[in-house]
Amino acid sequence: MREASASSRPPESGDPQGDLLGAETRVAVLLPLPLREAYDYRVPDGMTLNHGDFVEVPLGPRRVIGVVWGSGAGVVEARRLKPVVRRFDVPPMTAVARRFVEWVAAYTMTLPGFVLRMAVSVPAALEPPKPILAYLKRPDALAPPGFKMTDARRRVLALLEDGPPRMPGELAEEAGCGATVVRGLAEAGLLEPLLLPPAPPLGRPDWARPGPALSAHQEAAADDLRGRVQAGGYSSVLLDGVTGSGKTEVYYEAIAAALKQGKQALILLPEIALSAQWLDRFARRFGAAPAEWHSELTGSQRRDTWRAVAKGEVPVVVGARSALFLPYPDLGVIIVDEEHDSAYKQEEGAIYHARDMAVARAHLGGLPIVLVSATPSLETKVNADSGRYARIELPSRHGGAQLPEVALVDLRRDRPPARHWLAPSLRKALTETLAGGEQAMLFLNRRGYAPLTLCRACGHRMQCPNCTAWLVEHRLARKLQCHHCGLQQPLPPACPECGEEGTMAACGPGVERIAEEVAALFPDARAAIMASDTLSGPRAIQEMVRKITDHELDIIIGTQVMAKGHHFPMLTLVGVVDADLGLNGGDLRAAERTYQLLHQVAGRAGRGERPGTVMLQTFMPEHPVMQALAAGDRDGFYQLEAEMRQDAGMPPFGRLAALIVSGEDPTLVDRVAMALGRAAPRSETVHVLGPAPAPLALLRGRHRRRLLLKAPRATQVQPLIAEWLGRVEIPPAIRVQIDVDPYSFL
DNA sequence: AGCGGCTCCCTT
DNA sequence: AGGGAGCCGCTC
Repeated sequence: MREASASSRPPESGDPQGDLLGAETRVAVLLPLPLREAYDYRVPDGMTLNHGDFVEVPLGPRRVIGVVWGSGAGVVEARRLKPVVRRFDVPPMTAVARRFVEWVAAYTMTLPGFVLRMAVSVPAALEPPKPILAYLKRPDALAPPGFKMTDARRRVLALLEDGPPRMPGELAEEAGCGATVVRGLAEAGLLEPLLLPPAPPLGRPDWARPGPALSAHQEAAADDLRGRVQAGGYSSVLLDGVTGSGKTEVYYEAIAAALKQGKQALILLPEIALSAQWLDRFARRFGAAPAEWHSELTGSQRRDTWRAVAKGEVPVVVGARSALFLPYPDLGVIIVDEEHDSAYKQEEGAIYHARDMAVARAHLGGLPIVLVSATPSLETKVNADSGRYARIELPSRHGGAQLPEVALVDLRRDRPPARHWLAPSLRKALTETLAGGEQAMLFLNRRGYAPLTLCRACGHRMQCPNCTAWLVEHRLARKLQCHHCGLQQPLPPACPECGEEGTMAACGPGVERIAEEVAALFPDARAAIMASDTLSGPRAIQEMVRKITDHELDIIIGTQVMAKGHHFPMLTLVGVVDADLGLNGGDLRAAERTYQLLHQVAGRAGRGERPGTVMLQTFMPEHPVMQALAAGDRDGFYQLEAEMRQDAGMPPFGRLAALIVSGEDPTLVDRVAMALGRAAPRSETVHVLGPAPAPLALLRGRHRRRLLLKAPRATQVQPLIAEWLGRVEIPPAIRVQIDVDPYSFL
């Protein structure tokens, strides 16, 4: 990622005096739409506007929300300008937040308005919050004639005899009646309606609460971070330590330091929705929950949170990548936990990597950022090695627990029976673990029952009509499903190609199929599947985590949702069903990702007092990734991987950018892709590969071709690409997406 | 993005 | 003539 320039900035709260627009009669307003530039509007008499103000403006026949971006550019003549309709009563977007929007747009080569859309994702939050309707009993009220006093109605009134006013929903629930009963009483004039001020913000995390006792290493690390937060100014640190080394407690101290200064803290997590344990832990440390920001929030939670953040009422936000774009008045520190996680890469719409954008945000805002991982990305590792990032290492495992032993299961010799997937040695280990009253986890990063269904008679394979992908059988749901576009269809009773009946056969395992094998092998064991599609939201995950912690389950079969930072004291065996998955993809980062994932899974075992074992089933035990895992040789792995990337001129030693050309007409897509290929910039150091079919050559009915630009590390690829695209005419039916620093190649 | 306005082609 | 589907181009 490109580095910005200055290393320290003024605090971002409030704009300097010079930012006031004063008597200006026209302003440039950036709209959260894919428009090429900000539009000018007239400031009506009696309205004063500042940079960053949220406003409503007319656009054609409709009204849209926008942000005052600067003084009017003056291209459109004054008499044609439409007036700003109104200014919203929320704090303006800070100068830093605005520069961040522009920086992200320039870096990712998306239109600024499109990036702005992420920052004004909740238009409803701009309106004043609606007061909440609650009811009291009206003491002197008499029932109107003909009003029948039923039991339910009496219960509601009795409830209100004592106690505070309550919302209609609460009343109905407490009285055990429907909403109509409450409404009936209100209509009859027996209840006193009351407008309460909107919900108060969440409790305030208390930085002064004493934290847990820290080890000497932790204390030194915490001290370093506290110092950075107190000093202010940009700096980036890799907080590096094995699973269980107590990294979380350490970065909590950085949060505490920010709160102490009256600033906000942002913690990015790859899958916040899946992390009830993280929230509990935070609440135990600080006595109050942080605000959450992720895709599973309801509309009203989203509105309240956005508004509270904007007003400076939220000291701590924990969120997924989109939390970067919330309107923080004065951010004091950013933490990116599990910084290596590929979930930080946004692959649709504006394509960006949240970790890299977080570094840019810290830079622009002049504040420290802490990247946290037990298995850093090679990018971050190299930045720390070169001194561009500081590094804090937490070497020992906190609390004295042992790192698990990692054993390789050579599937070429230690073969599972036909149509089964667990090797004899893994079966034996499972038997012993269960006999010892301990828990086991089987890990397979593949949802469903079988990844491929084919006809034994004619060899026909069930494929998604819209994507280059097999349909995955989900036996529990009795469906075939495409994991890329979401297409679902029933299992065909006969082969759709040759018409033979009863010939469709499942090929290969998914978690459901492993669960079937486990049930046959250990009929008395309590087993459950844990995958993103069998768990419907954070509550289901929390419940599953509780069941595991309370030892209500003996074997858990799961995908990577369960590889996230949970702590299971009774878990002593982790079996990785297919450790080779991810090494075969021909993907630049396949080895790195596999290493990180397996390391993380390995971290699940033996976190209590009992030491754990991890068994990796593989067909290539001699592969450096497997060898490094088995030997616990982290540095050896990184060094091998770094050498390979350096030799190939690949990131982080070179730069990549991908152009994805897509459209419904494959001929046209090819023609445009070829034209782009011919017009490609080429030099001694800059190369363009392709066009080639993108790894998913057909996705959601769109044909995709990819061109890959490869350049030396110091190259500014954006101007190069802009010029390149300017040389080729792109018909409207064709979309060209730009992916600067592509991460996965799928 | 989202809307009006346009064309084109089918119905009647 | 009427009208709906699909594409184009504009919005300060």
